[in-house]
Amino acid sequence: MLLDLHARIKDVLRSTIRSQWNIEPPEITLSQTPKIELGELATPVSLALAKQLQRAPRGIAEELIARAGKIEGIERMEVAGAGYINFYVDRAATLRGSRVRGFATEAGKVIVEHTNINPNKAAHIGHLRNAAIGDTFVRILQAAGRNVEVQNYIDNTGVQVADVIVGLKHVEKKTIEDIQRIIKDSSVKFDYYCWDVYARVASFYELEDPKHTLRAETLKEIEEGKSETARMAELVAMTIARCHLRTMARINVDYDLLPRESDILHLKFWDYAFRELRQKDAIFFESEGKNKGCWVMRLESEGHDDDKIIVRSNGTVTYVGKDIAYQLWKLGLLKQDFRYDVFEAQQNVWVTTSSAGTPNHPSFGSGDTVYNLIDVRQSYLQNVVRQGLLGLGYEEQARRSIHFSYEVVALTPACAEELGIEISDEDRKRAHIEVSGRKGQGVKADDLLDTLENDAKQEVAKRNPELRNSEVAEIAHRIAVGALRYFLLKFTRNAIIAFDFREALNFDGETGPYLQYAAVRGNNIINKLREAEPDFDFSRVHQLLNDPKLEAFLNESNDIWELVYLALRLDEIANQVIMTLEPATLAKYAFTLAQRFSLFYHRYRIISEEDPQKRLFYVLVVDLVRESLTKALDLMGIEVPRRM
RNA sequence: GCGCCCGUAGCUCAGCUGGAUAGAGCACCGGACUUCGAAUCCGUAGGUCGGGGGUUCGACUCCCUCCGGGCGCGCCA
Repeated sequence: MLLDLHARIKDVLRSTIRSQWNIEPPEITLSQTPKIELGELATPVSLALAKQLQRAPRGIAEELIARAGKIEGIERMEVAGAGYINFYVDRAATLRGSRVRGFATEAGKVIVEHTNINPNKAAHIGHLRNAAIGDTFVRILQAAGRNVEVQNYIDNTGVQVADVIVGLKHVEKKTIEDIQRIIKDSSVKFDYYCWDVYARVASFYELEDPKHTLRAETLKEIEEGKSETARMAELVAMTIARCHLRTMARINVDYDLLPRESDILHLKFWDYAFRELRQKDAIFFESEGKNKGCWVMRLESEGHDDDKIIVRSNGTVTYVGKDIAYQLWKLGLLKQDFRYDVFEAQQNVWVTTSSAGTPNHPSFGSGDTVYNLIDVRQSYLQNVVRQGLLGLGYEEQARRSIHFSYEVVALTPACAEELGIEISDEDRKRAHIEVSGRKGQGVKADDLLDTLENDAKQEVAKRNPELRNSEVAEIAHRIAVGALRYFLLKFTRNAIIAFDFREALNFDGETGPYLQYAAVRGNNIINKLREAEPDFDFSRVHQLLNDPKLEAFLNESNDIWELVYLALRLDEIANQVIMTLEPATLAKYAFTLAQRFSLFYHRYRIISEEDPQKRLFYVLVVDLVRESLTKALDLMGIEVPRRM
């Protein structure tokens, strides 16, 4: 593995620097060379040492090379430029070594919490970004051998659910029986129906209930459970949660557990957290001032203006309070557990419950590291939760409870207008505008997926007139998912995505289908070869790995080696994603790999190559690259179609 | 007011913990299908990295400051 090679190089350099000059070595960085002709890896460490040693960097580099001796996997080292040390790897050995897979598995359970959509209306593109990033991160952690648990928190007792219930009861005048009928009606998408109801509630409040007393009453009823309103909320929230899971399943996202806020309330998780917070003086009771009667948390800054209310004067707990209790449970610091039931047997999804539950359930919670995928607008609240953990004295756990933040998906002004949203002249000049889900604005996830699938179907049918409809649909589905997931992943986390249909529906250039196309081509070559020569012995391709000729082939051309070397870097890139929490790195890597492969594809004839040994070598290259590309796509939740 | 983020080619974005000549895609223009499939490939053009200071052998990257833009700061989540 390349990561092992990196570690070896750093070790040797460190010990050489120590023994040679008797100093503590600086942080050693390895970077890619600008051109493969200059070797594969480089370090500017001599430049860093130059000042300390009062010597010219090139001289230091020469001395380091002379004293370092032989490094396993490195063929030679050279001084270059201002004083870089360039490493030329032993190409054949590196390739052979890469066949031995497996990370040094880090012990400890990782919990990734993502998606977390309020269960009161259909999912939109912003939710898709959250799920795509979260699920990709999960896949990478799993590939790295980590024990991962995926949680999708269901805020079924929050204000947003209360609002849609107000809409159903007081605007639409629906009873629980009416709602049951609507849910059963297969011509109605229930999450879409609620999307519209929710949009109507805003104006209802404005006209009929400006003080939101109905909201407060409804919220209280929902929190207490038992009542007809509570049962209606339960029905609505869980039905919509089911819709969300179905939407996410379309883009290959799934979960292990759905923790529900109602269970945090009913099982009294908060009571324990509250006791702890009071005992350790992490929160204070306010007996005067604007926060009179509340329990508040004092944040870093001096005055009381920044105090955050945790328990309201009427005794109810804010979201932050409930989240602190939930975080404690996730970190295994709460002396209580949920009860559990199977939610979807087929996909093996579990849900928390306050009733008896199922005795033989897997063990949930108690993560050593917890990642919370929440958009950047909630940084302030996440920080309050963190302060809560610190206030309880859990410094180490606070460090391992990580806010994995990302920017939102906005719309381009043009896109907003296409959707019929009225925008001002000022907005029209902006790069992007955030639209209000409360007003029913935005792009629904299922609508976008439907559009993508239809577009893809047309393209597939056009190119493959002989395919049956069911096959066209299957391929189009994979292409749609590829286009969507790649589109959501290629932007770095803190870039705001200005959504635009033209760009999102594009299948050319830096897109998911481009990557899929490259993989399909690789597969086609192998398939064609099987077809043309049924008795072609593929074991000979892998035997080539141990053939002395391999070295000659790899050294013969830098362009092929560059492609092979890039394919070998997947593990290194995956590791980088884990360290930096930046899945876009993987997306960019996969794109570059596909690009290089396409170039190779055009430059070399594989099946018609006349030299039989060279042909074997080319087949080996194709096999290596398609394996790496397919794996990279899989880590992004993208499947390779049979053909395109 | 305080805090966080952003400003790189016409547009949308990369640029790893400071390192070698700042890179892609789209759009534009010009080429390549009788070949393993052109959802592809090749080429041309396009940048005072928002401005100004500073640190450094070296700054798109770090610090300060200014300008422009976004977001957050609720007894909502």
